[in-house]
Amino acid sequence: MKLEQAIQTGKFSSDKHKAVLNILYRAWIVKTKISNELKPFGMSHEQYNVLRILKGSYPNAMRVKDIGSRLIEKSSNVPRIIDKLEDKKMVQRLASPDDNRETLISLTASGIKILEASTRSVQPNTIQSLALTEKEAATLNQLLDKIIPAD
Amino acid sequence: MKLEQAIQTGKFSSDKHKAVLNILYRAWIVKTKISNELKPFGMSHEQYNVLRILKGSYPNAMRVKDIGSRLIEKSSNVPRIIDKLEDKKMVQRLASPDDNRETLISLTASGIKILEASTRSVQPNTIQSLALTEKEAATLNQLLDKIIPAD
DNA sequence: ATTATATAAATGTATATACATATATTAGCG
DNA sequence: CGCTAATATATGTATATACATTTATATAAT
Repeated sequence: MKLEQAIQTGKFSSDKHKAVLNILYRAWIVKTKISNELKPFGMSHEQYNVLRILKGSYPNAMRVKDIGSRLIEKSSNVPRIIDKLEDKKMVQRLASPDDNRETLISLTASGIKILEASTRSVQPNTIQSLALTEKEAATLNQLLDKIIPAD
Repeated sequence: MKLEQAIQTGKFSSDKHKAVLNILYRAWIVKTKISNELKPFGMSHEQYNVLRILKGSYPNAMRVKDIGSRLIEKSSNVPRIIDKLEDKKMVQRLASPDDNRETLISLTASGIKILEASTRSVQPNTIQSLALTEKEAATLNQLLDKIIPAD
């Protein structure tokens, strides 16, 4: 769907302005879709992201702060997300051998299983179904990488 | 900043996959920036969006549902956002002459003033500062319009 | 060694989001 | 007309987000 239909607007002051709204809209769509796919697994989008990050270093555990640095939304409250995942026995907290301030987090066996099952549900309905060629996706990435200055 | 740096990741399984994460990341950056600019005005991003929508039809009032249909995030709770804006005397609720189920919302004079002041703060730090030409923005919009299927 | 500073994680808190339900009113249909 | 269904808004509720504060530990400086 075009942005114009989605927000019932005919005109934008510039393509730049439209691009900002468009990014916000596409992000909202993607998040909503992923959340819906995750619902049967009793998992929020952010919990899913943490599991995926943990899988990246599996079978090694990760420090809470390193999980945070890999999350897209930097204001996420990682300890609270871990709490939820721990309640569901999908991850476990371990003491760090070299620094007692740190907590190490590792995926449990059931965490991996649920992650894999949920990924099989999420991927085809989000990433894979995108109506873009790889070449277009590459162009999109170049523009997105360029769009936000400094930082 | 490139996405790779932002989320400390070297590789993505495909450009398509990266594009999805990239959209989520850029949206988060934009929302954070706008929220920061709005903070001195005591307004949330969503409250700001509603004011901008109302300005589009000013001096005509708008129905709650029509405001909702123009918002990017469709799960927004419009009556609650209106509550907050009404508390701050930036909008007012009016009875609808042709349907008593409806509520009409209109900007107040002070609402317009605050909206204009906040826009002067938001625009240069978000839209205008984007490191994109209008042509690039147009390409970006084409790709974004294409990316999400059906709906 | 003792104090100050920095860091890591957890906790507290206010607001926002997502979604379900309730209330009021209108429209449709026998 | 009287009943049902649909619509518009508001309210309720659980969780998430954003951000400040607290607690514990480690590092640095004198």
